[in-house]
Amino acid sequence: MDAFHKTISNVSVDCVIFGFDFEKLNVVLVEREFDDPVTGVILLKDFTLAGYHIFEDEDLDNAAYRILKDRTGLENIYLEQFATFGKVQRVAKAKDQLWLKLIDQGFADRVLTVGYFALINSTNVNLCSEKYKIQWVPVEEANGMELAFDHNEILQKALDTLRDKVRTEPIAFELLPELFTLTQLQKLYEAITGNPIDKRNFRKKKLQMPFIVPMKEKQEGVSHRPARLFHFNREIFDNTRNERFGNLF
Amino acid sequence: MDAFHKTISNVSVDCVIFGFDFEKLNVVLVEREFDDPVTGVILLKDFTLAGYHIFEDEDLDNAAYRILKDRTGLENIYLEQFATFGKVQRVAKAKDQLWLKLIDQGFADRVLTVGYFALINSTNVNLCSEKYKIQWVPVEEANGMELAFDHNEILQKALDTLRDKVRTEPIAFELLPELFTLTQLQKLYEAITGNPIDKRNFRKKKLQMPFIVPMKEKQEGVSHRPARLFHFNREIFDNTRNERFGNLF
DNA sequence: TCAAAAGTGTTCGGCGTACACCCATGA
DNA sequence: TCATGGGTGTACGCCGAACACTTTTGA
Repeated sequence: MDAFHKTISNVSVDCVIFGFDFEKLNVVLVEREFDDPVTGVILLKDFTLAGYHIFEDEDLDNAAYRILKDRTGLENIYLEQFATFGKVQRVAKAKDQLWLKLIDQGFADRVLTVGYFALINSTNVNLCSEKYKIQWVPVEEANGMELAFDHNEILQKALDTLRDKVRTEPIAFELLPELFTLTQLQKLYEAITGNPIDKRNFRKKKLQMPFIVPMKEKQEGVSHRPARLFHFNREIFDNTRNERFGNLF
Repeated sequence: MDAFHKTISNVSVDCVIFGFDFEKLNVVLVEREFDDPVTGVILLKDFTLAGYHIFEDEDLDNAAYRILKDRTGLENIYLEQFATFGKVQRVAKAKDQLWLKLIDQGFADRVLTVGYFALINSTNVNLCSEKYKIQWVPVEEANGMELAFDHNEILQKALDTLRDKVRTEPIAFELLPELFTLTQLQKLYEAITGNPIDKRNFRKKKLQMPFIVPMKEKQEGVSHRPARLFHFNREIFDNTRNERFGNLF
C-alpha cells in the first residue's frame, strides 16, 4: 500500500463512511472481486467496508484518517472510533480465507479491527479511485447484503452508535452542507432514527435553539416556495452546552 | 502467565473494574513495583489498571473475562468494551520502558490496548492474589495519581462511558447487591454523576418503575429505622423497554 | 391555476422540580 | 429520649405531543 511504511499484520481499521442524500442514509462500500487469471471466471465478488491494516509508526486515529483520505480523497471530516472487533474466527469464513490467500499481502490469520465511523456532508464526493471500486449504498440495502468478514456486524454497531450519539451531540450537522433547510435537517433525523417527526413541533424546537442560525439566503432552483437556509454555529453550541438538557431533536 | 497459551505481543486488554461501597465509586488498581535485586532500592513503584496481553486463541471479550477472573476471582460479572487506545507513543514514557525492560516478557514496543469496564456488586471481594498486589482505590483519588502508561486517560474514558450509559441502561444495579435500599441506589447515582438528587422526587420516580420491585424484607443490623429492600427485575425491564423514554433516574 | 413544499399556534397532559415534616428503630 | 436515617405529598412551570390550514414560488 505504501512503500515507506510497514504495516502491522494483525491490526486493521475499518471505516463506516456515512453520507446523506436528503432522502436516506448511505454508506460507502468497496467492491471486492477476484477473477481467475486464466479462465476469467469470477471467483469472488462482494463488498467490504473501507479498511486497511495500520502502519507501525502511525497512531490508530491517524490510520483511520489515512484510509478515509485514500478512499474518498477527503480530509478534515468527522471521524470517531466506536468499537473493536476481536473474535478469533472473524476472518475465518471460506470466502474470506480465499480472499486473503489471493491478495497474498502477508496479513495474519487472526486480525483485530478497530471500527470508526465517518460523517460526510455530501454524497457528491468523487468516489473514483484508481485502486478501488467504490460506491454509495443505501444503509438499508447494505444491511441486506452479505458483506465481507464481520462487516455486517460492524456496520450495525456503527449505526447503533450513530443513532445514540445523534441525540446528544451535534454530529448530525456533519452530514449536511454548511447551509441547510429545516426540512433537510428533519429528514436527516428521520433517516437516522427511522421515526417520523412532527413538522411543527420540530421547527418550533429548532428555532428556539440559538446555535441554529437563520441566514438571509433562501433555497434556489427549486420548483416550489424556496425555504430559508440555516447554519449550525458551533461556538454558540459549545457556549450554551451547560444550559441544555434533553435531546437535540 | 499461562503455559498453554501464546500471547499476542502487540495487543492487550485493560479492565477498569468499578465497585461501590455505598459511599463512593472505587476502582481496582494493581501495584507495579520493582526493586533493585542487589541493593533493594525501589526502582519503580506505581499503579496500573488490571491488564494483560491477549492470547492467540482467545476472543477479545474472553481475554477481558480472563483478566478479570485472574485478578478478582470473580466470574459472571458485567463487562463491556468501551474504547481502544492506539497511540504509537502510549507505552513510551521512561518509567514504562524501564518496566517493560525489567519484566522482560517479550512484549512489543508498540502495544494497542482495548479498554473494558467491569461493574462489581461488592467491594468486599477478596482481592488477595498470589501474583498481584491489588486494592480498591476511590476513583477520585485514582484520578489524582500518576498511573502507568496511559491508564489515567483510559480510566477517564471509562468513567465518561459509565456516566453516559447509566442514564439509559440498567447497569447501575450491577454495582449493588441483589437486594438494596432506595437510598443506596440514590447514593450510587450521585456517586457516578457527581450531582445531588432530591430524595422525594427520586423515590417517587423509582416507585413508579415496575422493574424496581419492593420486597418484604427490611434492612437489618442498622441503628435506625430499617429501610425496605428492593430488587431489580430484569425481565420486567426488558418487557417494558419500549414504553420507556427519558432517563432512568 | 396548479402542484409542491414552506411556514405557522394552540391546547393538553405529564413530567421534572422545589420544598419540610413526622416515623421507626437501636442505642 | 435521643440520634439517625426512613419515608411521605403538593403545587407549579415547562416541555413534548397532537393537530390543519395558508403562503409562496416555479412550471
